[in-house]
Amino acid sequence: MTDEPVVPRSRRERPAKPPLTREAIIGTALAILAEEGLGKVTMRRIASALDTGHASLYVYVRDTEDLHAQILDELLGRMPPISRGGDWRARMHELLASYTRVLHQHPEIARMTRAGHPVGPHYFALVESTLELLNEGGVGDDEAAWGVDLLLSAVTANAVEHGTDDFAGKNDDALIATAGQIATAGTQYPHIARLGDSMLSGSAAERFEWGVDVLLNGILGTGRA
Amino acid sequence: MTDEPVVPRSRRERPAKPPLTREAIIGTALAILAEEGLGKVTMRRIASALDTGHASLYVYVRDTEDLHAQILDELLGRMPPISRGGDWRARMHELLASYTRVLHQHPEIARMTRAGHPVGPHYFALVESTLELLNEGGVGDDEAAWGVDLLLSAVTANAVEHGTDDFAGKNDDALIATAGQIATAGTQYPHIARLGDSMLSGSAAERFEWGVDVLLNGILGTGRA
DNA sequence: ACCTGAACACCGTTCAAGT
DNA sequence: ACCTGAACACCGTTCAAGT
Repeated sequence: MTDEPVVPRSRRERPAKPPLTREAIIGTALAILAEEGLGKVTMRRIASALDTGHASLYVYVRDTEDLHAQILDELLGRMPPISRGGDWRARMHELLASYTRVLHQHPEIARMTRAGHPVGPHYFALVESTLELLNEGGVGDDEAAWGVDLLLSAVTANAVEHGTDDFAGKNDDALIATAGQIATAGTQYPHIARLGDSMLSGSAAERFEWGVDVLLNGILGTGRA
Repeated sequence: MTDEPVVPRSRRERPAKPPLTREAIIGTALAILAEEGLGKVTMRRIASALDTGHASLYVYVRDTEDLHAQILDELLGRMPPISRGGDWRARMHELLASYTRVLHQHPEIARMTRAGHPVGPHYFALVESTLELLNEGGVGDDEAAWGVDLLLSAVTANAVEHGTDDFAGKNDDALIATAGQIATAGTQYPHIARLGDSMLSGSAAERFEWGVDVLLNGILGTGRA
């Protein structure tokens, strides 16, 4: 009812409508992603949050796939820089844990990470850091070249799979359902029945550490033909 | 113009409208998936192919996510049984290559494999087979229990990543774009610049074989704390 | 060059009413 | 119990017209 139209504000104080830029679009998309999930990150939703028409976005973004790719790379840009000094293996664990943390915070976007080969500048930086550490660890060039892909793919898959269960990693519905199936496995799936408890054991962190060591040991111990 | 209304056909010969069942729905979904891609596998599209109303599908399928999960498990059911006899490692390669082949044929559905923990009966069978082979290979129970997840996740990620480039695996657009970026990497990303060629080298099959061996060697050589 | 509104061709899901 | 049509609340993308 009471609108405040009369007093004009200095334009520095409150710009009525910020300019439409790629940065504004991605920033808004990230905010919506964090608050409402990927399902709401649509052209129309972003445009309305920016108080513009949805067709206007196509000046800065080719299509929905491009939008998602840009969001993902922006997210990777938020990774802290790799720490200097210390054991290469420890630093590799640190780097990959940091990458995992980013993906964990946005499980839905992580799912599409490997769709059309992510090629943003920030993903490139992650590849470079991984190669640097493999080199420090004495991994041969050939093995490092193929290993970086294996390592990052496995870590991505792991992050997608375990969603946001940060440390406990035990009490989500899916896991309970799985446990139920395992209990029922009985004679039809003897190995699952026998190892079921062990399959579900351990914290997310423990499993992650072990997985990275498996990859690193495997890469160190398996020459390329 | 010339319709053929008069002669009544025996109902066995040509049932005008097959009964709506879960099987019919999934079968139709698979046909659309194969011919038109996941983007066209919608409730409305399936219903119209089955000559029924789209709301009718909800009797057999909870929602779109459930539909996708059922499609995926059906696809896994098409995997040939694991061959008996022979080296466990060779048979593991065979099993995982077979799994990869299924995912390669449907790259879009593969992308969502690990979304909400696939728990269909056919995925369970795949887990069981993998555990069986790890056991044959002398992998400890604890390592096998965690390793099966690592192995299947990595293979899934690999399949998603490399889409349908069956054997050549060299001449898709994304790879060319990547190669272009690598060439430009220069001093900013020295390791990428140095190893770029090697990163893109090898056939899909060679990379797959090496990756599986890395995992197996790593699992064999890395004890759980 | 950028922005806009309108139009086109779709979606998933729910629900009251039928059989 | 299953099927249906209609309704609701959305989508992405294109394009002619404006500025």
